[in-house]
Amino acid sequence: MESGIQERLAEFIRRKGLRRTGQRDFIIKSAFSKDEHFTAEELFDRVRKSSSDISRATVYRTLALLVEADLLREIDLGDNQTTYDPNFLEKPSHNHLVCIDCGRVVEFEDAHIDLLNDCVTRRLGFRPVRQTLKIEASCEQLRLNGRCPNLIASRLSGKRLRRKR
Amino acid sequence: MESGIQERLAEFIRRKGLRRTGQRDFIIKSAFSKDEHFTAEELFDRVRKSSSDISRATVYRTLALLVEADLLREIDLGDNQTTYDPNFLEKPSHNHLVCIDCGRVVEFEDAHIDLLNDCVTRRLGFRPVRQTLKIEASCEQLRLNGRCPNLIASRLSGKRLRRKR
DNA sequence: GTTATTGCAAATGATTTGCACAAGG
DNA sequence: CCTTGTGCAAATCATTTGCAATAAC
Repeated sequence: MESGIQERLAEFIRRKGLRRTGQRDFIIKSAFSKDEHFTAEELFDRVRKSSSDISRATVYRTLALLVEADLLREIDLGDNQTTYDPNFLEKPSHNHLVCIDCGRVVEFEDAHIDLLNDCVTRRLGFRPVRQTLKIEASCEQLRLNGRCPNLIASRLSGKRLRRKR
Repeated sequence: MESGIQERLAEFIRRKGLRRTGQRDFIIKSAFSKDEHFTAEELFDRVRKSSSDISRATVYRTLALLVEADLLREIDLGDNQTTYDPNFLEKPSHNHLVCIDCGRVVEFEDAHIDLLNDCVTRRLGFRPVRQTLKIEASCEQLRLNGRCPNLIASRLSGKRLRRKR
């Protein structure tokens, strides 16, 4: 886990008159233990597996807190649950490409995109705050070679692809 | 309502071996009667007000059909319900700017954005299919003048701003 | 000691679904 | 006819919430 997080949250908690608890620390540690996206339920499972008896409600409530503190960001991957992205601290303005064949999610940054969108925003008479770009695309590999390593991998691993329910 | 829609849906229905019904016609007419975004429930209300006894389930099912036929597009405005956008036929690749002050949604097109995103997609080894850009921004008017006509309007009209529940 | 936090289970709210009946082709 | 579509009410499913018990500070 990146070092600054507990501190940043501590600061946020102090500022809002909240309290630091064991549950919150544990959930935060779990949330930032990998750079993978996760849903609330997935995080709840992860927390549970680490032999902890933290409740589902507390996981949801802590996630809301982290989002408010801007340590975690909600993203929409097109299934019907909120996905959380722990990588905005490292890459404050990255975007997502979702492969419609294999479901793989690729994160990327691009200064040109940011700049262009900012310009457009100002031209429309607004002050830019945040932008969310999701690109849906299909595998060149699958199209050209008839197979996509990631598609196969996701089949083997049994990982569900993020599709509509 | 734009003229091509019933035809395009008819074609879709034929191709999939489905049936044309009075309910579907009526729902489609309602959906495309304005260029405003709407939720399933809002459309259901609209349909109901036109003195029709079409059921909620049929509205949901027809919406799914229209999305599949690519006549309607689902967008995510950050509240917890799916919003439908009827304007993609006219502007096949427009984007959305949402004002975080007043909730106003502005649609805009920009060829540069499209092109740049396509380039990035290819550079990442994918073939572009669709892109969704949502810009969150704040009112210059509110910041400079201390008031935003739209914010006031939305208060007066009692329209709920699209915020998290 | 106060006040915020937690766990539990029940509530919510949008969306979906099973089923019996109705209607398109 | 044969199959797809509809209405209804019940079911889902992620997420939220009321409340009594606990734990920060």
